[in-house]
Amino acid sequence: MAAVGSRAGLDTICTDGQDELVYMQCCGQGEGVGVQKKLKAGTEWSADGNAQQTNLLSFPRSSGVDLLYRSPESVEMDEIMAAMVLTSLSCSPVVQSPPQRDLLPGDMECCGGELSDSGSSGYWSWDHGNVSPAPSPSVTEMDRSLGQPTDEGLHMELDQAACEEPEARRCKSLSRGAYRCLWPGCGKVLTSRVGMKRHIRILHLGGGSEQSHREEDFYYTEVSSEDEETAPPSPAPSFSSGAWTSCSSTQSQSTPGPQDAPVQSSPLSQSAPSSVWQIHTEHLYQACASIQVTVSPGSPTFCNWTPTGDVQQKPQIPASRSRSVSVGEQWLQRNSAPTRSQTMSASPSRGHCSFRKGRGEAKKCRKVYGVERRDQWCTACRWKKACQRFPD
DNA sequence: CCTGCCGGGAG
DNA sequence: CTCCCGGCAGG
Repeated sequence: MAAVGSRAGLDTICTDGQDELVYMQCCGQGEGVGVQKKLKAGTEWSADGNAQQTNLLSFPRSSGVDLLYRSPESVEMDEIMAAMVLTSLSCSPVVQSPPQRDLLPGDMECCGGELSDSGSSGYWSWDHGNVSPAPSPSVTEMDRSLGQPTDEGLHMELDQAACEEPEARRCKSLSRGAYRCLWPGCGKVLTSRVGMKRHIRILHLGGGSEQSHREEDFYYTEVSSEDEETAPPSPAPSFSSGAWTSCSSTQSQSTPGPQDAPVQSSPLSQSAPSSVWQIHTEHLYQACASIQVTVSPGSPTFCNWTPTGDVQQKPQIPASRSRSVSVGEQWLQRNSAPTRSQTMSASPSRGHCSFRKGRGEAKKCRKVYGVERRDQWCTACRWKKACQRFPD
């Protein structure tokens, strides 16, 4: 899928700015058709008119500009961008405007989890979205073929939220901004990013070795007139979002506010930035370590078991491995513990997954395959961890 | 008993 | 990090 939206298609989008139809006609073959359908769907629902529309449209545009200007950069970046555009087009509508979702039958599985039964409890909803949707003995292959793309999409979104934003901003400022060298005592100002990079690389980093190639970013900053405020502010600090933070599906549509700029409603909170990959792939059983639902500022989308009332907003701290309150614990605290105090739940840093779930009724690998076919178990089961193939 | 899986250890 | 397993708890 990533390869579909290759350069040609995206460039077309860029040049035309907003009309995806152009792109569709350009690549009329094979995979393109599928994409075309998705894009069309995207236009349809986005045309149904709320604040989202502009956001949605502006997203591909900005990334498109990005592509245009950084022509000789890396091909894979282009492809990632393409994937992101497509992902956003195909995924977010489902999340944000449920009434329209029958328009995108294929996309249901993309964001599937939160629309399902998990709404009320929200306990393992996270799992549902990412593990194979329908437990069946044959999931071994299904997992790879069906589950994987789903994950891919999520990764993309995360990734995009993490790295695309500054990039886009930089690009934007290309048109009307400048770049100042932050090297001590330098302060040189250039108008092009490439020039600035070269300047830093050659003058300060001493030669253009490949290894220093990435470092230049640290040594310059953009100086622009109005950029900082006008640029879409929300997504950067919070990749949180309605659909996933919400345990009940109703609120995802009940927030028409302007704060919904995060077009990229990426599912997971920022507290799980890097470990997400791992969790998704094999060590799903560790998920409890990193789920920490965060709510975007001002957004009324709260889970019923909202974490201690104070909305966490660490902007960028990766905290990749840090253990926070497990969903299970929060759920427990909320539901059972009568002596739950604010202070106590406010400092759950010690929390680790001590909570032992009751036995689910789902058949686990051991039961399904039997001990003698242990090699067919999921890895978690083999390691006597919480089964990841048939989560409860 | 069996089963699921947490916690912790080995490599 | 991956892999394994003791031991606990629920059924």
